[in-house]
Amino acid sequence: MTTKAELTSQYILEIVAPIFNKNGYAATSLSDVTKATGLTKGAIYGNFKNKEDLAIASFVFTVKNMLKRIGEHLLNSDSPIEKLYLITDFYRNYYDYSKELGGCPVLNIGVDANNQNSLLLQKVRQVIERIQDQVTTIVEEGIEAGEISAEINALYFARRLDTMIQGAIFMTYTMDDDFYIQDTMDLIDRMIDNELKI
Amino acid sequence: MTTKAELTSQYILEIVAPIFNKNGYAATSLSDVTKATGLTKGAIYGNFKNKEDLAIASFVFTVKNMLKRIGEHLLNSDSPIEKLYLITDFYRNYYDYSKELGGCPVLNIGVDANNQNSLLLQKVRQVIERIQDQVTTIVEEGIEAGEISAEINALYFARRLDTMIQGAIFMTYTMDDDFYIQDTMDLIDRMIDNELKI
DNA sequence: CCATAAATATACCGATTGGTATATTAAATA
DNA sequence: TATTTAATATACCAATCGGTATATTTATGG
Repeated sequence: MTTKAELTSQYILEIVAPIFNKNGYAATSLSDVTKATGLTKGAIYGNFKNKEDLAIASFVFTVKNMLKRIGEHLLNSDSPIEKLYLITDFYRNYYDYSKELGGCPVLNIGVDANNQNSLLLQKVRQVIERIQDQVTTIVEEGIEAGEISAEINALYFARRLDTMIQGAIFMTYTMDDDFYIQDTMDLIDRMIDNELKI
Repeated sequence: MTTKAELTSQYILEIVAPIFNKNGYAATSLSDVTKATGLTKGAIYGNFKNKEDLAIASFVFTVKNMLKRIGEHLLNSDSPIEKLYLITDFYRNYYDYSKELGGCPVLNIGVDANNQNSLLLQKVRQVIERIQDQVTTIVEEGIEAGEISAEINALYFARRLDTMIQGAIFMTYTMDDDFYIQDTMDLIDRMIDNELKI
């Protein structure tokens, strides 16, 4: 059964996670939190140990949303190579989608936590490694299935994919121009065509 | 002649710019500033209008350092195509170098200022556009000189270069792993070899 | 060397910070 | 419905925030 506190915790995260994601840790105050939720400090501190705990829970909350969404999108095909195309396809809509979350959590919190909050930074690294692991697995399955050239280093490709996508997200957000994401996805698609596909 | 205040302003920026770059605007307090410089608020506010003014001056200071350094590196060749290789060559040492500045100012302040400080964000955009303009010009000169294929869209290439480099910087800093920068520079070099070079 | 101006230090302001102890209210159980 | 417990609100804390007015020191030009 779900207690009232669990519902409240969930409600707080829904409201607060985009704020932390947008503003960063230091720029988000507890009065921002209470104002946005309409709750008092009593309710916040009853459900979260402290500000840091709330920030970490917020990051995890946002990432879960994101990973769930991309996971669902990848169900649209069983073919590994098609799954790679589905990844770029997913990110073609990422600017609009991620705006609802307050931006890309990996980029925002990754930069924000660097040199600031080692616990948060640790969480970001875990997420990045997890994403790269999943892409690596897809490529390896593609090689086994004979869809992808066996000469491809799956992990290296996963890292490159991730690096290019993060760069595109940063540029699109900073310049407020979706061109960067669209063009980068075109480029990645061509890389898959020319270098991976058998 | 250089007044004492000008020397002090310069001194403050040297000390404070890396702090703002590392921590971001909100996470840098005036007591951080006075503590690091050994000066008092009187000296700080005598030389800078307010915290925002100091943050902007800090960003400009860091970027000037960076652009000067890369500009000097590009003097090592007159050939446009060689200048492109010199860009990747410069970024191969970027992790160590930029650490002294407190990180990549474009990445850090770009993310930090998004949804926070529109004046700072404006400055970041100007820097990005300026860098892209310079790369665009190099490519166009390469085309004119017959070193680079005329089919290349110079601006698009400049944007791609920038996007990939920023992604690599983000990944290298977040994962504390220079692999991402080195691998991305390899990739860009290959792109120049295969797609630009005649 | 003195008068003036420039530069920096000091002391203070109200507002806000994250956090807590306690009072109050809402929910669950018997 | 009475009692207990869970959940939230209130009121407060010392510390720190960015900023300013004024006092003091340092540099400069006559």
